[in-house]
Amino acid sequence: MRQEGAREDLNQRIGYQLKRVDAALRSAMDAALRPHGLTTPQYACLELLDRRPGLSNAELARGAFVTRQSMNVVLHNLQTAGLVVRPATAPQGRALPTTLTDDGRTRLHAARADILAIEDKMAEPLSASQAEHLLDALGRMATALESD
Amino acid sequence: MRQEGAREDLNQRIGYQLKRVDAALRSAMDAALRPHGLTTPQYACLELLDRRPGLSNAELARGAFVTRQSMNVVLHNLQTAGLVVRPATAPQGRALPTTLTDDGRTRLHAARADILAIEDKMAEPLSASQAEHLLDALGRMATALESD
DNA sequence: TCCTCCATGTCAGAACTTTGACATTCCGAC
DNA sequence: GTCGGAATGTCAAAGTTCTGACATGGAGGA
Repeated sequence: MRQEGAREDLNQRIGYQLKRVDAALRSAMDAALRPHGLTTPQYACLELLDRRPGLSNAELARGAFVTRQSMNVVLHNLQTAGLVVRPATAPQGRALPTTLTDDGRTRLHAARADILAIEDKMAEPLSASQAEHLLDALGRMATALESD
Repeated sequence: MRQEGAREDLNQRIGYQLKRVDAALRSAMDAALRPHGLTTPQYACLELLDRRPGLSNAELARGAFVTRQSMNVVLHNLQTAGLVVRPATAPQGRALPTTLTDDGRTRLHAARADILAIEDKMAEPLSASQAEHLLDALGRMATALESD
């Protein structure tokens, strides 16, 4: 029978299904955010700033799982769009604390509703208990991989 | 208490944990594949061809969750490296069926061992039952999102 | 038969992301 | 006090991916 994971079938590989969900989610998010004039990395950045105002570029990069350089571009675009503000000089050290503008907060809240709808659609076939277990499993997997 | 998902905490959002795992996995895979002279999309392409020889560029693109254009670049690089071959003319229709060379198969098998080790490390904190449930949950979530 | 629709391969351009590198600033050890 | 390490912001360059567009080939219906 050779059950035991049956890894010769790609669909039985966790990495493959993970990639599949990620691709579908990313695609759905991009489509939902387009009418709001936002990209997925931009949305992630705004979401982080809403919860923790004053985050620096490097901290935002780590939180959104991109490089500092990429986040720098995102931040500049958001700044040009007037959704975030950064002081011209660092109040301390080199870090420039970023904060949301009122426009940024408004735009984020509007977009968030659509994103949460997508997450609901994604989690719809799962029971509350299953969703909880999933969240736990994902967290432990990430921790296991990050322990380098 | 306001349990119920507690979505004001990013760590309780499935999408966020998903992104976190994906980033960690992608990073680990890139690092593991580098010594083999492969990128993650190239590895995915070889893995697909090993299981289903004769796949066309468009089919490979869908299987690896990238656009046809991106897969075309991947395919050209693999072809230049002598790991895959494509006929110059389409035997039927426009599709050019791609197949692995002996070198490609050898390279893939060597790389696969390292990738499976990463998947094992990722799934290590999960029991067999948990891994099975996870696989099932991921599959259902992907299907839910793809149903557009 | 012809014609429309769909899928495929391909080209060009833009956008995004990453790698690599460097100067600046703070903090702790010596 | 001084030095070295670590973190931050930024610049330049390359690589990768995507969007948009077009021509070709095949299937099915009018």
